[in-house]
Amino acid sequence: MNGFGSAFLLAQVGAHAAQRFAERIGELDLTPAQVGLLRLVATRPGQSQQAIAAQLGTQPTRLVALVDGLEKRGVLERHRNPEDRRLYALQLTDDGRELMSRIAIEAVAHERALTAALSNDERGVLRELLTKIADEQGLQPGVHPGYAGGRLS
Amino acid sequence: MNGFGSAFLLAQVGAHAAQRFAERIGELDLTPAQVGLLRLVATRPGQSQQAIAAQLGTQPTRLVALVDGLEKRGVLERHRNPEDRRLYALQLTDDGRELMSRIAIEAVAHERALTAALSNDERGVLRELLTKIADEQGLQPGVHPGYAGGRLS
DNA sequence: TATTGTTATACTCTATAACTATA
DNA sequence: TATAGTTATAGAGTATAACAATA
Repeated sequence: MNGFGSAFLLAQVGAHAAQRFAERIGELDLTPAQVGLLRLVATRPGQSQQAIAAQLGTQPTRLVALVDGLEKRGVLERHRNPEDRRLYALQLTDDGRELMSRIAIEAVAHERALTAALSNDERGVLRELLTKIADEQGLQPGVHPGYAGGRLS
Repeated sequence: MNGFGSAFLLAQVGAHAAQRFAERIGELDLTPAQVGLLRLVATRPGQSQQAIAAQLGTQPTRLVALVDGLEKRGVLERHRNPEDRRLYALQLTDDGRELMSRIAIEAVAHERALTAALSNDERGVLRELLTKIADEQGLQPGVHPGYAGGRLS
């Protein structure tokens, strides 16, 4: 029992969760920003870099180096859009899809390790409460500021 | 209902909580790092800069500019320790204590706004679950990585 | 010689603005 | 003229190492 409210605990445990996840995917030579990008491309393939930048809440210029690295690594591809040759359509390669499955394995292990103190019922309650907060606060599912890495506006 | 686990939700909601709190204290012309420092000095006055750096999980060199700014502002004071003149003993001024009470007011308002979607009972359950996780994960009460602001190691 | 606090240097990261090509 | 993507420049922020004062 201490004097800290749930808002402080949320920030503290949330930052810890992000750090531990970053360590895990760091073993796959990935950064949180790269995982955020890969996740968006996997969920909705064919989007332009600017569309993805808007969803990540980051600047379009940041995507250039981000996509460069993942493309050089062979997990992501730029395809020119024939209808508008200014746009790229980003898509995963076969290696990219395999990488995503390895990320998913890490995410499951991370989830289990982080909530090791909770029972299955408690895990469900926690997710329910957090979902309520996220909905009321207008947070977009699947994206969080850690992916952007930017400063506070 | 989405496919994201409670670990992801924790990171997402936690980052959102930290951002909103940073916005609030930003209206008091304070950064999260400054608040973390002030909180430690208020809780245990008289500590050296290196002792505080260790608790914040940051480098001692960062504290110089941090303390400089707050001292110039008149909320914090460096007192030489007579027993060991290498050490400073950091203490709040009267203005500093007044500032802390204003921070506390913001913290309460922040808490209420962030958990507006929950009932009082649910708020208690959330705090209980988060405390369980924080204890099991070995997190120190009252300090979180947002105060350090550093990169992942 | 070891330690506290300070300063100086280099490095990383980000944001802003110009530039190329396509429309 | 407007937009997608790229590149270049400058700025903020951090870490590392060297330095002065004290033990």
